[in-house]
Amino acid sequence: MSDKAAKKRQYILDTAKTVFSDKGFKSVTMKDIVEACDISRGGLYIYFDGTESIFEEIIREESGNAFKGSGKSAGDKLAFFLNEQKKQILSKEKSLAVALYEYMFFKHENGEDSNPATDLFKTGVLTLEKIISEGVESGEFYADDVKRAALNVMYIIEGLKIAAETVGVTQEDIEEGLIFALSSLIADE
Amino acid sequence: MSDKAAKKRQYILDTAKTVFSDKGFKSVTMKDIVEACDISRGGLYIYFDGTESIFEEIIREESGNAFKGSGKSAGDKLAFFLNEQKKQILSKEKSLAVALYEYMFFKHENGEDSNPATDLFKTGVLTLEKIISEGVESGEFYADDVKRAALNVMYIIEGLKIAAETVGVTQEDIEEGLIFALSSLIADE
Amino acid sequence: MSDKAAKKRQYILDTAKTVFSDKGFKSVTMKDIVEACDISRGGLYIYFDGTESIFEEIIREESGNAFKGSGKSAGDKLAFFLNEQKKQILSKEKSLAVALYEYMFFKHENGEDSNPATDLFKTGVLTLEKIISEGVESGEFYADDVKRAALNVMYIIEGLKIAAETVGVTQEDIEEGLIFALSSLIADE
Amino acid sequence: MSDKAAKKRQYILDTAKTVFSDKGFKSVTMKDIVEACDISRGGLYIYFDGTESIFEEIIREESGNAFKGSGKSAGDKLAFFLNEQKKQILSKEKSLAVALYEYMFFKHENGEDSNPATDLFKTGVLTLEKIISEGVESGEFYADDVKRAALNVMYIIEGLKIAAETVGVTQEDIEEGLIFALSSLIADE
DNA sequence: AATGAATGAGCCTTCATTCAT
DNA sequence: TATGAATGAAGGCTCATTCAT
Repeated sequence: MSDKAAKKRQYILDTAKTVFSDKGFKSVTMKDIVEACDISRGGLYIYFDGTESIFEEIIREESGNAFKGSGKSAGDKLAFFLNEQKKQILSKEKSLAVALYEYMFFKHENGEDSNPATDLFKTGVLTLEKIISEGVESGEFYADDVKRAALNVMYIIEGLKIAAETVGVTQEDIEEGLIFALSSLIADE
Repeated sequence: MSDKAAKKRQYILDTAKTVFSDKGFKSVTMKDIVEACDISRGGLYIYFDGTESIFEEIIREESGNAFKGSGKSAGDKLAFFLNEQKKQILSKEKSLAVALYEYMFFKHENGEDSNPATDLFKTGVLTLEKIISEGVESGEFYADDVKRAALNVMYIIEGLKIAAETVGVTQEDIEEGLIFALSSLIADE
Repeated sequence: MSDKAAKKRQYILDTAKTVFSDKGFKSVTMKDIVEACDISRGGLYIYFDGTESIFEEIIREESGNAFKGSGKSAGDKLAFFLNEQKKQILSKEKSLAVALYEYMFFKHENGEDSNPATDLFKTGVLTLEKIISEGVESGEFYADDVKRAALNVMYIIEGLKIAAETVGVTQEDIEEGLIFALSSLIADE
Repeated sequence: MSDKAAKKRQYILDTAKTVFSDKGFKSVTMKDIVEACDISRGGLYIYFDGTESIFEEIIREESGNAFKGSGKSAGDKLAFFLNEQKKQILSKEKSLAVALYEYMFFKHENGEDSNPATDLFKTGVLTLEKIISEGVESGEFYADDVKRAALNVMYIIEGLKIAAETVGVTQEDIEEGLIFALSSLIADE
């Protein structure tokens, strides 16, 4: 039973994720999710309170999957990290990016600056920090202030992401942007 | 008469701007604006079709004011430009940034990648291009590809803006981010 | 002044007539008429109370023009009368027919069975009566009960009119219908 | 469940029918129906899209009931048919006639000449055709062109109906009108 | 657990009508 | 006379949320 329930819960989350990918965060209604899942209105409320809690759970899940490192040298790891970002930005299937931003705006307006979505950002920065500091130790990278370097790289990534969802970006835009992000880590050595 | 009407129209735009600053784009209703302006429901429709057109007019106005250059050397101009961005990002009074992003998401989802808000982005890039190429000519800056350099700087600015509206940024974050943006223009000299 | 006013009044009536022809009676708003006439909202109220009184005045005018006899023998007159009806029914330019029916429904619902529009019907019947009784006297027509004969012809005309505005009629439908209407007047002699 | 829903749906249709009978088609609002049914605004939308679809369903139902033949000879059948029409026209309880006309005007204006209401007219003509051709075969009626004869009878009926809803008719008007309609079928034998 | 009917609030939009100028 | 801004009522539609079954 509880097993069956867990499966249904997961099914709802998976289905809802596509809805949020399609429509962002704000315009998704419980009705949208009910229809996408083909369950009853009341049924959805058994598992979730509202769109906000559904979305938060989706993000928490995402966080688990994100930034799975790979590679031996710090350089490899960074290349992998950036390549993942690139793939995500270019991905034809709509991503959760818009929904994430909308959700964060929503929370930020209400003064809540810590939430599952900001955690995702912070995790990204931490991941970068680790990679960079590893690279600095191994002599692959140069950085005065690792934290700062990680943040700066992240700003570019965010800038690219937001541009992708608003003005549009080409593959070249992304590649050149990421090279630029890297440049400071290797150029000034 | 028409003069009075123009004043009222402007009053509505000014008032609506504060509403959009407070609530973003998507959650602003005609009712919100009606109440903020203390006019009747029908009265607002005399001047505007809906929130979208009101917002677009606000953005067009904003565009006029944005990026007013100043300074003699290219370096001065760039410093001024970046400082303006910094002030905007730090500004305590809520800015239109969130509303702008939400509006652009909305348009982007509908496949409309050219709108008053993306124009604002593009104008920013063009302004940067002009300043940078001027600096390159005068020897103040170094840049292989001016267009690319301008875009990269813009990505950082956007990254900072979005971070400011989601995870929050400190003044130092902004300053260091902007210095990073500049670094490529001056480092390789 | 009063002359100028009369002209404007007439201009409004003429313009409004096209509006009623296009949209019927019920869905015409004061706004529609204001826009068609290109005058101010307030301006229209100087001359008329509302759509109802405008329409009634138009109908009264119509009544004056309708059923202008012509022809020497009763047969000629009847032929002319029926031909006018035929032309009206076939007329590509939308007629007032729908507006008239809607107006009459509206009045009938309110228990007012005498109004400018029903007068038009009654005038039609009277005209027919006159023609038929003239024909009976001259031996051209045969009719037991002139009033009844006139009414019956009128029912067919109304039936054709309403069919024209609902299910559609062909020119042949009209011609055969009118011949049928005539048949009783000449066949049984 | 679905059974209960079907009952409610039917209840709404029945109640709405009285509303349309009272007020015609155009001036009936969803609010009117909501109030007549004593349900909530949203509740009505569970079952129907808008007044148009409610009305269309009512008409489709009506169509099922209409023109149920009866009688042995063609003459009997025709007498029955015409008597039904007469009863309908005379009926004290307001009929759907006005609503039907308004609905057809509305559709006709939009170029849609085929709809549940025009079907009702066409079914009437077909029914008449069948009866008449049966009568012609049995020698009870005379008709050169059965289709035409049926149409002509229908025009008179429509003329009587519309007169009943506008200028008013007496029982005698109807009877004499229907006799007139019949006359051509039997006079020339 | 699950269903889906029901409610009611909330926003949208259009007009008739008034009124200061 | 004439203008057109302003108001407020009216009707449309959609949803979050509840609840009897």
